Amino acid sequence: MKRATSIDVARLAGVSQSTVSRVFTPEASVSAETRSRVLAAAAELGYQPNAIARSLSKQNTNIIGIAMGRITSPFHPYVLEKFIQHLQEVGRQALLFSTPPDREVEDALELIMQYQVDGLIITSATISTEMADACANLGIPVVLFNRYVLGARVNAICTDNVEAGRLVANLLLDAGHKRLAYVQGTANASTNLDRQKGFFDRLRERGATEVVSEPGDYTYEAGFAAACRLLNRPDRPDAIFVASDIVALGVLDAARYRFDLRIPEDLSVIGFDDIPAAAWPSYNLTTIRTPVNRMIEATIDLLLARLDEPAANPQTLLFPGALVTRGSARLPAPYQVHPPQPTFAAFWEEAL
Amino acid sequence: MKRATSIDVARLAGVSQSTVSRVFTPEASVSAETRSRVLAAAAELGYQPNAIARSLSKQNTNIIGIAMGRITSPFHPYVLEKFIQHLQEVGRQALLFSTPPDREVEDALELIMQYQVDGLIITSATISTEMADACANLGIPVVLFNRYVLGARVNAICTDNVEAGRLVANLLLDAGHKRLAYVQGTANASTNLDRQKGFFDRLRERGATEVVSEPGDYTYEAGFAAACRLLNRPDRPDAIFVASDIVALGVLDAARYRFDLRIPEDLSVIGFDDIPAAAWPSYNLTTIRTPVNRMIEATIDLLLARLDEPAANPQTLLFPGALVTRGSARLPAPYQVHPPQPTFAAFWEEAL
DNA sequence: TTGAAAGCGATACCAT
DNA sequence: ATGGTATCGCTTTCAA
Repeated sequence: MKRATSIDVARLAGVSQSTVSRVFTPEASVSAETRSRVLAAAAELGYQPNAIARSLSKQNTNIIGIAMGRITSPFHPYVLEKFIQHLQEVGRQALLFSTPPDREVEDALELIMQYQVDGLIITSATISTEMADACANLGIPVVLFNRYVLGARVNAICTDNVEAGRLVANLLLDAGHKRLAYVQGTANASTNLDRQKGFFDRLRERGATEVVSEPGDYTYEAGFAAACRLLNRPDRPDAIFVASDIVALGVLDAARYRFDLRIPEDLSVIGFDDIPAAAWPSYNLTTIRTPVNRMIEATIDLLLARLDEPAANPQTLLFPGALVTRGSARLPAPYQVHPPQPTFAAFWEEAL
Repeated sequence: MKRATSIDVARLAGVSQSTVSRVFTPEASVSAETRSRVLAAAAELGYQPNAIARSLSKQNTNIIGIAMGRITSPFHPYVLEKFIQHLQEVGRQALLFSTPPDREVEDALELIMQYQVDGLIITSATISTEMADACANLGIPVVLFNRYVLGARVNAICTDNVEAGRLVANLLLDAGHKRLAYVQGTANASTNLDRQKGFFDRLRERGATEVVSEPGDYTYEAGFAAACRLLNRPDRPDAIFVASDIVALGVLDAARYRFDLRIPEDLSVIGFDDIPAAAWPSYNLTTIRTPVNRMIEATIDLLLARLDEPAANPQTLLFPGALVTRGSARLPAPYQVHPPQPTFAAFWEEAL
């Protein structure tokens, strides 16, 4: 039992195939009478226009490719869901590609192109400059999310990681911490490098010398392990800036359950992202919140704009992070008196 | 600058367009000499076969639709990532649809069909019998993940939620708990209903009368709120079975930080899923682990099998859950002596 | 092994 | 407003 085509519908309704096509084209001119006859025939046959054939003839697919590294990283699912919902709202579909950390986005790219996606969103922390340029040369609009590439002609929406790193440095120094450490995320991720750079730059500018950087990864386990190494040192740090919240949770659990440290009396911990779990009473993590929702919307807006005008100049938008004061870090007085921060994940939907 | 087509390549290589097509068809017969000439021309023009055109003429797209309700639910991202990776391995792409809880899968279905997906995976806890039947009648293979529909002719891969609920009932009664409660997930989700049914059925069979069911949702916040209501009752429960781990984390935090209860001395809590956070020392949650990886593979296998033979009889596979003993529940001695359960998320990759 | 030509199921331009 | 027809880029018979 094959699926009905516009020809079948045309035959049944006693009209031409072109007319059937018009009925299913929003702004085409068809008489009310013909339209209803065609729709009746279509309903009877269970006809649905074939999007593949339409794509071929219209030369656009309404499909947006999304290349995402590690969907399981915290807050990636949230971003993905929002992307999809927004795209669906504007009549676009999402072809999703997962790019495992070991393989580059490049492998998937060929495939993505074969499917003639109208545009591409790349959410993968590790992407090379050459890759970015290659994307730009594809002739289809590409927007990088949470990643920017200096010097490359690509559209990008990103948090101002460097500035956020500097902010944390100031905070921890102002509060009188002496032995500072940074726990890394995935080594070559730009988010990780930028946060560390801002943090260390500012520490150096203010003359701090006792700073260590501990290798990690964007996982809870890596945070736990890194904290164990760090807290075993003779010159144990009294403050740790962690590349992301999920990693910071691991750091907190290690500090509390392996080293019996009190937070924040013995150790201050600051994370990055403000994932829902950061607000849970078990963690109560002070962190840097990024305006995810605004960034997501900006990504979609920018992509849609470039869909209309592919030749427009590439644009990079940096969004500032904001401190969310909770209980995991001793901070200078002016910060501590800030209004209490929302608890739980309600803000994922609202406050951002 | 338009993209090169097979005609462009043919012209440059001095062969027919058919020949170019053959070069890009795995088992076609082309002389080595011609092939290399064509490949050279293709490379020069940056030619990539147009998958849309191929789909139209081959009458299959190699695209699998995935309809997922709430991508942000715990362990959905994990499932999604695995699906995509497996599909990519067998040369299939994933067109992803998000089905918000308020809207039914049905809305998306029409769209999915228009894109001529070869098959469909539905991971949405709420789906009606009619819907399931409608899917079956589409003529394209459909596999339900983590959901089955009694009486409908559809393929489904699911945990044996009823049996798991009965297991938990036995456990808690054997340990001598007296006042038992169930904290629900999303009200009309089959996973939720089945877990509750198994739990309550078995409790009744063994003569337990003091059982309450507290409305909830598959979120941390809902668990926190439900626990607050439950623990405020004069006949406060001494054991709670929670519809899923993420909800259970909320229950634990409420019990500890709002009611100052000791876990498991004052209250036993058992969850469901064994998400990574369940193993974190802050929660140390006793739970029911489902063999996710095996279920994912079964889903893909079943789908691929039905792709070959769409007419084969629908199949429903139930996978048993297994108890993971950690510290959040007082359990009868035989259970407590079990070997210590793996810590952290390593098992997500291995043990399943 | 290779080339010519007929689809695949729509869209869109051109007549009427 | 409607019908006829070329077209999109590929696959796949059928001949050569």
